Amino acid sequence: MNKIELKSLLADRTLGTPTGQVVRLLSERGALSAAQIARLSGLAKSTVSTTLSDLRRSGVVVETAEADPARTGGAGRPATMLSLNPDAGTCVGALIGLREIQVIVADVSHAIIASHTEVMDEDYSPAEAADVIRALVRRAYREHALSTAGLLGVGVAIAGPVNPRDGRIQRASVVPTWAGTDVREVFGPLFQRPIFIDNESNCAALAEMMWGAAQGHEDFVLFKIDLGVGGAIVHGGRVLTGVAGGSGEFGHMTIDPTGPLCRCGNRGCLELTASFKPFLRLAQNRFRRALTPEDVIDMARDGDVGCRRLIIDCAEAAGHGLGIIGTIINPPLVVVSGRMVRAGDLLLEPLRQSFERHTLVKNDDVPPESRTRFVPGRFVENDSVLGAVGLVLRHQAYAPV
Amino acid sequence: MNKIELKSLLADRTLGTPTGQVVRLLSERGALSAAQIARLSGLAKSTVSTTLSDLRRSGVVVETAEADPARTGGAGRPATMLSLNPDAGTCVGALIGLREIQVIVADVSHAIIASHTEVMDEDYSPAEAADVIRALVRRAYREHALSTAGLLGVGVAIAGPVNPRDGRIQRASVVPTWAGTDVREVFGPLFQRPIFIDNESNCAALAEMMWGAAQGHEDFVLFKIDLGVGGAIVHGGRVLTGVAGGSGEFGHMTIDPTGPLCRCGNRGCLELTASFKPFLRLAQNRFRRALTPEDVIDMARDGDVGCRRLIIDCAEAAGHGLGIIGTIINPPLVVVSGRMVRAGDLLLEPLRQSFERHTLVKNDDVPPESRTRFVPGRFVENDSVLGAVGLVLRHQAYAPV
DNA sequence: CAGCATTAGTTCTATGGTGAACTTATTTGG
DNA sequence: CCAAATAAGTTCACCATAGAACTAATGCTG
Repeated sequence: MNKIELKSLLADRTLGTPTGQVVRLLSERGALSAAQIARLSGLAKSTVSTTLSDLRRSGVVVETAEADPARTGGAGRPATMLSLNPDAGTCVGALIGLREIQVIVADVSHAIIASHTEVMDEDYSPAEAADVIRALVRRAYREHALSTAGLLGVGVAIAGPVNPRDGRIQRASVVPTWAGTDVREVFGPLFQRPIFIDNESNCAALAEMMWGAAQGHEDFVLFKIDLGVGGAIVHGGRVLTGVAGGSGEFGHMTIDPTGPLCRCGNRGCLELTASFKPFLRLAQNRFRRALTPEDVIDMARDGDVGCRRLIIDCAEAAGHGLGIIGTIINPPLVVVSGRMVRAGDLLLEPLRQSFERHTLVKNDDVPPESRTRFVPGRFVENDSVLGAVGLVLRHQAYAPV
Repeated sequence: MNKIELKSLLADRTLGTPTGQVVRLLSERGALSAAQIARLSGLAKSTVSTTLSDLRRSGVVVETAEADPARTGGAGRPATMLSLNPDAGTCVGALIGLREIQVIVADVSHAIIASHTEVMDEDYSPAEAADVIRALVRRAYREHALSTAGLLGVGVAIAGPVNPRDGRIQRASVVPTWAGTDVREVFGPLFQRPIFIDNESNCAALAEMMWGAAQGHEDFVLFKIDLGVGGAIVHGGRVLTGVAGGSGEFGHMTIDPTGPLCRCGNRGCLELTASFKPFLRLAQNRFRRALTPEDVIDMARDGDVGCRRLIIDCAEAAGHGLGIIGTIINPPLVVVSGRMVRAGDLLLEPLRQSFERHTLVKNDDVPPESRTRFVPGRFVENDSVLGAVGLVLRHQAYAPV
């Protein structure tokens, strides 16, 4: 029998085979029992059994003490929980943000080993990014006494549309200096490992689906309210990319064709009213000092009517956009994320109301199971980097080096 | 060997098996050669070969004279074209429209055997619809001396959202008298055959995908400009239904939250400016006589500047809506359908321009293969009924009786 | 017109995955 | 405390599917 290697098991072509499916499930969900794997994958118990015995023999899969949270007590033989061998490999996730670069190192059993962030000057170049990422990754591996030999792959989340065909950054990108860049060319020499690239929001959706608020959901919409407004559409467990990687750009829906100019070159984009950029500007005018979104949210919590109104106005605008999404897609679930969700129900309640007012199918008109549910996202700061790790684990997205 | 029956082959559970796949491909695409089936399905040539010899022996599949349009001339052994045995069964497709009921009878090899339309009073009841459909189907079978014993299933397209869970018509439906109706209860006793139900626009998308302008495309958006504005989103070959069956309701995107009231109960819907309802009203004011959309299109063709402008205004409004869809979904293909496309480039050109102005990813910024293509739909009058037949052939959509 | 290139379709065999029947390990209840 | 109930996990025979090697039927080229 050939020795089974995790590296090749995470490769694209093995994804369809039972062995690939089992490894993928373990890498996505952490610890599982053989019975759970069979149920989740739809494979026969027997297939899972033989597959796992091979994987255990070659050391890719190990037993863990971790108990099954779904099955406490009850009759029957207790399950033996299995997970991927944490020593079998590590993944790097990187976020190329507008003003920051984040890097995390995670093992294949999901644990985050290290996490580093570096603030960047606006309009930094791909070369600068490569330097920073190299340094951050090196530091992370050194600090935790890890060997980079175990590196399975690198996932890159990027703030802007990525061409799903070739992994290049689109000219229409919101990161103008990166336009046309082939990310694999920049990072390939750094790692000599498969590199996976996707849009920041798509990665965030992947993170929420694999580990967060959308766990177990195959269909949902991620709606992110932060400095900008963005998101992603997930259908059948797959993130919609769009022909040009431009899907899910909720912030740039043309709300008012005669409205003010947006940085994207169009007029009256949703982002101009539904992000917290205008919101912060107004709050700073009112209090005559620099404020963070968190400051405004805190003041609103403490009862400041002005700050409350700003949040409500933002929710009203966002609800209009989400209402349109509801009318077009009618998703079962909307995961609301971005720093704005820290306002909690102060945001979510008026958002739901505004959505309800603007969307076609009203909640009262349909049975409860046909309603669009709203939940806050689980991750706020690091959703995209986490999703970048998810890219490696799922081996989605674009061609390896 | 068990006798192979087409009825059971079109059943859901056999869809995954090679035999099921082969039958499905033949039912969707009409005549194909064994080699084509292997290529399209991804199955091995050998598997297709053995499967087909079984199917031929049991009379489900027959040879046809029809030549392969894709392969004229060239070297190599000529293909023997196969199709489902037209005598093996018939399908009924029905459209429950706002003011009309359409019924077609088709054989499994795609040929339309009969087609009938009956104009109805507005707000007709389900019972009246059942009577009309029963009469139309009976007439069709009698006129063509067919036995209803060969009826494989009935597909119903309906003008309004259908709950994907149970096949019931939503209360939010645009057909108010039908709210809450379980279509299978109404038509089940009529036919004693599996009944499949879906929204009119979703059926239209299926028709364009199976036989029309979107053949071979797994991802596209159907945008229909008629009396109302509607459409459907297709991803990975599956039509998005939405939790409440409300997806693809492009006509009811809230364009102007303070605009005029729409029949749906919201304000400023796209339909109010982008359908040809307002358009006809203005043209009739201008010419002081009753006009059909075709009249206006003809006059525009003949050079009437007023009529041209009306078409351009409609395209402008529709382009705004499509631009939003482009920003959200970024589809590779938009199939524009509905009676409005009869205007041809008079509509499509300004529509493309308006789309380009309102959408995020501009055509000039991306390579040609990443652009959103616009094509007119192939079917105008009978897309939905055709799609209803498609429902039966694909055995999609909601639970049989 | 012979031989080669090209494409279609068939046959046979190795094998991977399934389902049924089995063993193993635990709780529950009389 | 033992048997029944329940669930996890294993073993093995069977069969559907893929792949390779084959035959068949056509056009092209010199």
